[in-house]
Amino acid sequence: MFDPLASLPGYLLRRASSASLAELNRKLAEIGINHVDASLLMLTGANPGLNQSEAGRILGIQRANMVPLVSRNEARGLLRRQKLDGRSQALFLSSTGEDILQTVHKIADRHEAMLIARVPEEMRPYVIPILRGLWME
Amino acid sequence: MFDPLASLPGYLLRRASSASLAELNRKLAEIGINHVDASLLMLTGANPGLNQSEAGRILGIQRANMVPLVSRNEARGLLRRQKLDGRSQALFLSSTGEDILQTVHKIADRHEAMLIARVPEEMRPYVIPILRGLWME
DNA sequence: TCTTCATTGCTATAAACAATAGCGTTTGAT
DNA sequence: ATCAAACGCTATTGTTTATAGCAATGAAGA
Repeated sequence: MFDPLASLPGYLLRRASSASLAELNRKLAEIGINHVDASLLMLTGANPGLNQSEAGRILGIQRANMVPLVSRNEARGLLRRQKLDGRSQALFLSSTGEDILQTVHKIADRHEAMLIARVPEEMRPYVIPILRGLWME
Repeated sequence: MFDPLASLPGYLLRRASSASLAELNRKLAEIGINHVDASLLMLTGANPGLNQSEAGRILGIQRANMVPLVSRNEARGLLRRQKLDGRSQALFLSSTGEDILQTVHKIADRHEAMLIARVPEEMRPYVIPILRGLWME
């Protein structure tokens, strides 16, 4: 059985991404969140007070889809919205959000370490540059 | 604005994958198919007569989800099912399926070339090995 | 100042995809 | 002959993403 797709970077990218994502979500499920929640928490943790659509722009999530995302993390008590001016609002982590973020970082670090470990050592320095290159926007 | 995600291989993988996929689907839309259809056509073209669940196993698609996939490509006249024994069926490309596959290959080649072009030349030999490594199953 | 245009957050909806459970039939091994 | 596994399928659900439109606000130019 010959798999002609196994030598296509685009296809490998997709399969690798979906496998890695599934694995990460299994780990994050232990604290009741998914990878999108995690990315929002990390971004907010690094940039307290950024506004909602900025966050969406950076994360590649549309305004409309940011609403339920922020809402559910606010409802969980992890995130706080604060009116910035009449139309925009800033995002902050709550204190439990800060705590959860520590756990998220632990999980993410473990995940990333597991990922990178699958790459032959001499190629590891190229992983990030290559993925950044492939990520066109 | 600091993006703490930009140095995480797992995150880069996801963003790169989704960007590349969106781009590929834009190109494939011109011939009325998507990337999943394309992968099935390529696989069938390379392995005429493989059966439906084998195909699903290789492509990472579950039996239940193979049904509408094969059905719609059969309805388009690209694919043919042939009873193999009482329970399984073999997949073949029709002659128009073969024709379409040529176009698919052209599009895919163009796409892959565009992808690889974004990687610094000296790193290109590592792209496939790295992605294969990252793709754990 | 007044007017115009872009931005923000939101609702509602649709479309696409993947995952689960279960069914009838068939095959193959014991 | 029996029984477990495999196949294709249906039906359903959940998840995610995309699209369109809206009211309110802010910013910039005439």
